[in-house]
Amino acid sequence: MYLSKMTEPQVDVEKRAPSRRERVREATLAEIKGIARNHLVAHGRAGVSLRAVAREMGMTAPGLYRYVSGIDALLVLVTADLFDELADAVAAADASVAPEDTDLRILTSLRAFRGWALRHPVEFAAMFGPHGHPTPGTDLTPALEAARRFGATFFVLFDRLLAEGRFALPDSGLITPELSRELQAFADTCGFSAPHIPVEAVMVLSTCWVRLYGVVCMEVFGHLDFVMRDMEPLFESELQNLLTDLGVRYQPPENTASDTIDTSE
Amino acid sequence: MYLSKMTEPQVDVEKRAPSRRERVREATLAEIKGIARNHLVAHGRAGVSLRAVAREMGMTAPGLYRYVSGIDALLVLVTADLFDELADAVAAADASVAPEDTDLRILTSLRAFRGWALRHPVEFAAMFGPHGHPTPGTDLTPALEAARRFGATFFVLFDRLLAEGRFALPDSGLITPELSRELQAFADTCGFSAPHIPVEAVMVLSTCWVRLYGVVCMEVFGHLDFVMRDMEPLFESELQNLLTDLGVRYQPPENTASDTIDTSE
DNA sequence: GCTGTTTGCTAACGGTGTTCACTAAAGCGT
DNA sequence: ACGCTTTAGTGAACACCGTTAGCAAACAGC
Repeated sequence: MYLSKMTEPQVDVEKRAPSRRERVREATLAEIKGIARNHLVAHGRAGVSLRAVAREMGMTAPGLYRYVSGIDALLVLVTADLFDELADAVAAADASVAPEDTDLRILTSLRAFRGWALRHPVEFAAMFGPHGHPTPGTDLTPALEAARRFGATFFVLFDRLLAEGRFALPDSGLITPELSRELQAFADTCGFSAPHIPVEAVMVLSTCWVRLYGVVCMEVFGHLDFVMRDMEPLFESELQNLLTDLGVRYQPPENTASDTIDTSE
Repeated sequence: MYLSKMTEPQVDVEKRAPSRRERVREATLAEIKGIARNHLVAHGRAGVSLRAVAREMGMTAPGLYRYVSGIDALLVLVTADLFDELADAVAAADASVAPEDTDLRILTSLRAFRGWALRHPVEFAAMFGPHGHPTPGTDLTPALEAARRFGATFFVLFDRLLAEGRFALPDSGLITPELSRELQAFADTCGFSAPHIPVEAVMVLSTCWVRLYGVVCMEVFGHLDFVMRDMEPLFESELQNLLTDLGVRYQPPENTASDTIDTSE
């Protein structure tokens, strides 16, 4: 295992005795985020309003300020939850196949990513779309940390792939010194750096991620809606290219219609 | 030239005598869109308000309803203008190199696309980002048509590439019948269909566009900001891969700093 | 039971999109 | 040049929104 430890939540301060008060507080905060999320999917990002959320839970808007520092902060918290949810969905799909079949695990995970995105387009947009002008004061760390946790989901698979020596590393001559520096920074920030992970591998990972991101974004944002009704063939084609470059065995999806296991909701 | 005619604006009804009244009307509409665009770049998409626009031009908000059917429609119009502007920028860059040097033209155009996107991130988000819940009644056709015009900018280059037989068409066995149908629909809608353009070529075009879209979106939306400061090396690397697949000669950018010619603004 | 903290409320300010009724002006036909 | 029609633009109003300030009730710990 090359990865530096990333999946340890209990490094925090001791959390003994949630102290009834904290418990109910946590509960209402969860309710707030839940309702906000419903409004998000129902009326879009702009349709989330503190007043509406408060109304729906029998409160008034100013009361919410005891839990959230503003509408922007609320959306950040919701986004963070979404990242966790997406990570869970991918992990669940990953866990649904034989653990030693790396090829199938990769394939399944990537399809699960797309599947979740298609089933939750508005949420996906909030997570991976442009971050409008984020009101300078807003604290983005919750979403960023959740995004990193999500990234880790793929990192461990990629790490496995790397350990199995599936793909040839690209010619290091193609990697300029500055690119190498950027890649190193990327790996460090994500906890994906380890003595035995060369920058060439990080390069491959970045490229693959960007390609996956591109095809899913294109599909979910609907920028080819007016031109192509079903983008699954194109996705599968791109997926095949991707996996081939990674030395992973591709196989067409089984279910012709909607695919990708998802236990949640 | 394989392309069906796409660049003829005068197919419309005869537009003799703009009739003073129509002229001033067009002028104020242009002013409205201009101010809205300024507010867009200054305060983000959510920062565009009819009242603010009206105020800035010495009017009241309801007056704008003589020109625009609502805030959403206004944003659609602005987006349409942006597509035209982007198309012009790319075309200008394309025209700045020797017309017969197809390789350099492609390279220059693609870099111009990224360059414009980086210089106009908010606008790019409005054009290529998620279309939030677009208020069912809104008419998107202006933006869609402008987007098609923009697409044509790249189509003619790709067409040239195809005519020169630069790249090997992918194995037609990889293209399932349904994918073929989708690709055909894509080509038809875009006016990119012609007797001598095989679906395999459309496939290549789509794939390339998705990859370009992915890397530029990733960069402009800033999803790797916290992890990678300068994404130019990654872009150039992906560009190199892309062009290699297309049989186009790659060469590193000349100016180390900001690049891509842009005569506008 | 008293005290300090937490929670939620009301009131208020300034901002928004949008509709409606209305005036004033510009254009046009004769 | 007159009158009529179309258009441009206004003001008031309604229903929302985010956010702040001040205040009352509920709660926790001593």
